[in-house]
Amino acid sequence: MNGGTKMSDKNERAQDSSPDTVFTNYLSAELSEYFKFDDINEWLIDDDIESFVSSQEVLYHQPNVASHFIKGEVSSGYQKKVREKFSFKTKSEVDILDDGYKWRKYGKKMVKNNPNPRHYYRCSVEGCPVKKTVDRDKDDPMYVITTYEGRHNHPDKDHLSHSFLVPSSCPI
DNA sequence: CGCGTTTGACCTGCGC
DNA sequence: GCGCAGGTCAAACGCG
Repeated sequence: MNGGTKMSDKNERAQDSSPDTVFTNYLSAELSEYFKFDDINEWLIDDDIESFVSSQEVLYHQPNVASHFIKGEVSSGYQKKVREKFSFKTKSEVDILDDGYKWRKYGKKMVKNNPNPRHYYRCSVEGCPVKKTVDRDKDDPMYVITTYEGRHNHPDKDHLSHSFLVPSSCPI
């Protein structure tokens, strides 16, 4: 797992430099594992991931809700087709967290090595290419892993989107 | 009736 | 080429 080695280096630096020690350390511990569910060798972590992460509001104002914001970028093979993915690991009892956008569920699938199903959503705004998947952490069902793919080409529906779930600097 | 969810079938990419 | 796993489609269904 070459990517894992690369990431652990970064994680150490993240731990050293992050002002938000507790949650960034948690993120560091979970990051490699999380990235396994895509091809880790395809993931390119932002060079400034540690400062990027530490600059985010990783702990939100909702009781029992703590989120970690991960930026990931995957390059899909030789076609140079780059997909952007943004992931949140959120401690929450509910699967569906209101991020201000309206989502339409289009699929559910059991995934390997996880007893919990993965849920597939796409933005219900016509023409918007954004999709997201929602998984429960297989090791800690208290946590929900939400992965966004793409960018919205329209404003959020009611300006709620960045109220608590999504950091204000999140590009989606 | 319109919209969202459910769910089995189908499609696609990838490793062997 | 085959099989597996992940992702998507679309018809049926439920709900307000």
